Amino acid sequence: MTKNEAICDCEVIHQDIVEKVKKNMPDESELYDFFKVLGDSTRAKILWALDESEMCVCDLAVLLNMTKSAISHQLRLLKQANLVKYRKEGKVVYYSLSDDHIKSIFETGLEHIREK
Amino acid sequence: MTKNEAICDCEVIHQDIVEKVKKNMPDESELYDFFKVLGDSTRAKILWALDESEMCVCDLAVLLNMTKSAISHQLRLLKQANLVKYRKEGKVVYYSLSDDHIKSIFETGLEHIREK
DNA sequence: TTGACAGTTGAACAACTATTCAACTATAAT
DNA sequence: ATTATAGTTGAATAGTTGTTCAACTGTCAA
Repeated sequence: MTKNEAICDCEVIHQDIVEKVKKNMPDESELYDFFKVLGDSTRAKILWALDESEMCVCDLAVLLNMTKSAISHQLRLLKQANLVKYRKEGKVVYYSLSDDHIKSIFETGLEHIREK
Repeated sequence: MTKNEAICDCEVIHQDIVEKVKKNMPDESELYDFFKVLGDSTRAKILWALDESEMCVCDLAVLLNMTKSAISHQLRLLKQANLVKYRKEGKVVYYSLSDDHIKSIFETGLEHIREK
């Protein structure tokens, strides 16, 4: 058992396990960013809706009973995370999902909460 | 096109689509709570680690370079969300995943971020 | 060219939340 | 009994973030 040098306020109990897990831990901060984006219920609902159908900003605002501005702000984050894409048609901007991983993640999530 | 009664500041452009999507939207707030729990990187890392191996609070604190207190607070939230379970052995409390949905969600997430 | 509407954007605010700190319980060992 | 360590807990703090508000751009129609 060796004293830990840094912030941690305890001794290392299972050094071997910690080492093993540390090796296999992916340092991909993108992964955590990805789940952070899913972590807001407004964004989750938008993704859920877009999984059903392509929609414009107004449609989403009506559906979720929110302002266009609020929706637009969240769509920007979803765009940055490469979760949605868009196409313009005159004044109207149509958003849709950029890939289908989101659907399977939602489905696994539903399985989880229904198994109780 | 009918004016929307509530918060939304725009007219309904595609009434049919909004109606259709609204019908199919699950009102399961548990689902959004579930993703909210995953949305914090500390909790995501804890879950990732526990997917590798059962671990005690100290191990997790050393692994993530955080205090036992911080880890313990997050473990409480994961417990409430039924994502982890624990067993006591003397002074030591060992945590592990309560089901294996988390693993498949992480794997789908990794697929997503690697496809670019 | 003027008005109306879809959508975006930046700043400000309010609400939320992760971490810290200190005090505490419980178990084990000397 | 006393000391040491694992872990928990509640309150406080500090950082983060979702929404609002107002101003703006771009497109379409009269």
